[in-house]
Amino acid sequence: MAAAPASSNLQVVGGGAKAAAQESPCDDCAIRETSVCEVLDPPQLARMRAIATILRLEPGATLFQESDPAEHLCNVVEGAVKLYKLLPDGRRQITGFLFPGDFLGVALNKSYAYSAEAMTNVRLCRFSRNKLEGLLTELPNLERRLLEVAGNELVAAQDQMLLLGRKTARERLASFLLMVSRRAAARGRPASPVDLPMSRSDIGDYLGLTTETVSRTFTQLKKQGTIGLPSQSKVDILKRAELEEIAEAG
Amino acid sequence: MAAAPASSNLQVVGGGAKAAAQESPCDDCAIRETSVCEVLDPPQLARMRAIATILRLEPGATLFQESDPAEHLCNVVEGAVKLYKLLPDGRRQITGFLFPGDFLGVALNKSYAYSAEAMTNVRLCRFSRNKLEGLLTELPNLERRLLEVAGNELVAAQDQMLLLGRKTARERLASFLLMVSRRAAARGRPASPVDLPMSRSDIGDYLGLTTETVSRTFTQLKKQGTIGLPSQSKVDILKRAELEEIAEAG
DNA sequence: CGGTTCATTGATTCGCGTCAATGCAGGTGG
DNA sequence: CCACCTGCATTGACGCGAATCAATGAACCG
Repeated sequence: MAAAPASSNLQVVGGGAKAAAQESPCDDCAIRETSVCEVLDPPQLARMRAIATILRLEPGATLFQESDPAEHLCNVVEGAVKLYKLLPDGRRQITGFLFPGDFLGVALNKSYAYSAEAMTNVRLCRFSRNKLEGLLTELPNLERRLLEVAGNELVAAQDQMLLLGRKTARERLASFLLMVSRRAAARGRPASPVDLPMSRSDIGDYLGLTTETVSRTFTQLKKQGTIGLPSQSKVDILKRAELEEIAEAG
Repeated sequence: MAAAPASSNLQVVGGGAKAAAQESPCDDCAIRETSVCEVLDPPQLARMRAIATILRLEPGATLFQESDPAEHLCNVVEGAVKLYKLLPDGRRQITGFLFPGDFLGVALNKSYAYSAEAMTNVRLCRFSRNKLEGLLTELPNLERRLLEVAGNELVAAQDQMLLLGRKTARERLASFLLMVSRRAAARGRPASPVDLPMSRSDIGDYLGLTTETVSRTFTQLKKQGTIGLPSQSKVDILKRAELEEIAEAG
């Protein structure tokens, strides 16, 4: 870990607007065109930047825990984050994975409905909820954009309910691989081979399966030639049409 | 069904503002205090009413199908509606139940992400999406309220993912009964006995289970004295604390 | 009062979970 | 540079919870 010796998991590199402007001026922000910021004109963007702080996290670092007061919202600039809920006995459901350009906390609720943890080195652009809510009133296009993002998340959540409630293990994994591939493509990265920054057990907890079942199902799809597994964290989508067929029915 | 004899499943009783004002003037609307309308002051409410149409549906009537262009949004005024998604082979996942005061279509997407069907006689207050989106710009408090509602739905969706991905049949049914009870109470109705307007198979498709499993689990909870089943569609919550314990862990 | 629809109950099956062992890659220190 | 350790992935044997298949029962309706 080059930059700063880890004193805590949550390191603020610089503080406030100045640091943000220094470290990541919006001008050459890699995710500007895909994040919520895309709807802002230059003066509006300046106002967003003024309340933003850049944050770096190491793999495994916790951003916040379920039921913590929701003080911050963020844009993921780089890296990958997982969101999850726990039952008292430790069972876990991962409710989402965030990649660069994704927005964390659209719900605008008083407290977080899930915990969030960095899966890789992560760079975030963070806003205080209060300040952002204040800005919303003055930037109606941003508010409209948040509503749009919330709508997209709702649609994704409903797809996930269908997956969790009614799909088989094969169908779940196929759907998952296609989702990751599509989202990679949306960020301008190759749709295949797909990079999986999460462990098998994370995938299981996202799909409502066990590690073992995920692993077995990977092997099965590989044996039938639908996918290739060049490494543990890479998946070649060899027959996309077949994968889509599996994802949608049997 | 006093007002109009049923000629089709989808009956518009009167058209436009006048009819709406006649049949259900917002002044004595039963759900005004709990629906999205609660944030509107009288002049704003008048503008909402001006774009509203009252609609009545019979049990089993389809409001719209998944992937239809999303032309309308509605408030449920009376009755109960189910939302669901289908897989090509007919497997179904119910993604939500709507009761009076609930808003249908917060997502504001171009097309519906699910089908919607009336479970009982239903009264709706319907808005054209275009007109409502136009109004949003002029009623920022309404837009903020929609964002809030969308946030609540996201939280509920995440809870449902935890349920579908990680809970046992017992835990699912317990969670379901508590949810219905809580929502009834929020509308000022008794928290017990709870009224279930949906069939066992609807409950199954909501919880990711079969009819048979739902039925067996009802019987089991009844045998152990946690609930009572005075009729098919009524559930007495005899030991709420016990039900809550079951819902949250084992 | 017979027919239809839905809920319940029972017998059996099966997909996935559980438990357990082995394999494999990356990191560390001798 | 290699032996070892550690954490993760894979594979196998077995069991269980819920699905499936099938029959019966209960409520509603014309």
